[in-house]
Amino acid sequence: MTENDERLEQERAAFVEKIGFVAQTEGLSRCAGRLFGLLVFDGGPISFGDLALRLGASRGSISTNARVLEDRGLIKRLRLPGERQDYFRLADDAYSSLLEKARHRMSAAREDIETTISRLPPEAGEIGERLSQYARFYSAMDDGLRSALQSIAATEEPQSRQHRKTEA
Amino acid sequence: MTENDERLEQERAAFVEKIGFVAQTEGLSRCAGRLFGLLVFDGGPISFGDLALRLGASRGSISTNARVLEDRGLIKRLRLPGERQDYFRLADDAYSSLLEKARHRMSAAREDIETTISRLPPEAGEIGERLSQYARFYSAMDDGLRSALQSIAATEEPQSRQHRKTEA
DNA sequence: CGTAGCGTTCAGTATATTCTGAACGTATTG
DNA sequence: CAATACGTTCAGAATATACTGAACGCTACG
Repeated sequence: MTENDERLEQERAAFVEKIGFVAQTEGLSRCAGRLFGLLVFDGGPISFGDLALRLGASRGSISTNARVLEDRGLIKRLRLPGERQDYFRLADDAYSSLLEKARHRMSAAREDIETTISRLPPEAGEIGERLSQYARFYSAMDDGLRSALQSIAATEEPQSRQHRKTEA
Repeated sequence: MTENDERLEQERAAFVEKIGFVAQTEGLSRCAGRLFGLLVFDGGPISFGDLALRLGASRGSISTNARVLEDRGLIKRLRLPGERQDYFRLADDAYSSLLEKARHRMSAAREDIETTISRLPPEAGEIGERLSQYARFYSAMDDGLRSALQSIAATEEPQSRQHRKTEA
């Protein structure tokens, strides 16, 4: 039993670090990734103070990074009536939010490129061709992520979706 | 005519900077992004020296970043018989390479998570559930990117694909 | 209404990343 | 074979990014 707990502790630590590393791919800081990783692993509400303690980070870092994750819709902040501390848990639709964010980046890039195309002088045919191909790339990414989003949304929060805005 | 050239010059500069910025999303340095942007815009072979000149970067930077882009399959290096300098052009399958790279990251993340799951002690049911959902997210991303890849590969290098390995 | 616990903010520090420029090896030219 | 032009490499400088810790404001409790 204690042996299992030790094992669990070890895997949790490894996982947290791993996600901390992967997070940099998503444009998050290492600390934000570790925070997210801990909440993926343990799920349930964890208090602000516990986060600082268990991640070995300053309260300033926790504050900043928790807000970033909150703003991106990856975690939820709970302010319980009887409790002084804030609590955090994984958002029900965390992965949908990640995908929506990624899609938005793709769309923005595509639009940027198309704006450039529209500003080209008329004789720049080849350039327009190449830029169009580049725009098509982002378009394809966007489409691909849309289907990923559908696939994930089906498995996330199977109960209902209407709480999303009113919950906070 | 000169007016158009000026316009073109201006749009090129803006585009190069924009891609330099976007590149950080793909895990590239700003300089690599600008280099890529210039080659997307102008396409045709540009010499090593011209790149340094037109991007206002040191030859050391060009060397390092061109190699990175080359290794990722985004650009091609041409060593012309009569020429002292190396030349670079956009790779025919640049966008496919980008997508393959992205897919690989997704697969790797998914496998990492599944490794963690397999190491969990038996009683950690909830944790396994949450990690599985996270793995499913990367799986969906991978699938989405696969369909994007198919879509893009159809428009890229319509002639043939068999030169890819033997060309260099 | 004072006090204590909490989250936020920001200036300063630490760290990681990127760029530069000079030294070097190589190959091509005359 | 000497000279030149080129690309690479790496130590150091410059820059960007992340983290810390203390000061602050706010709220809830006694």
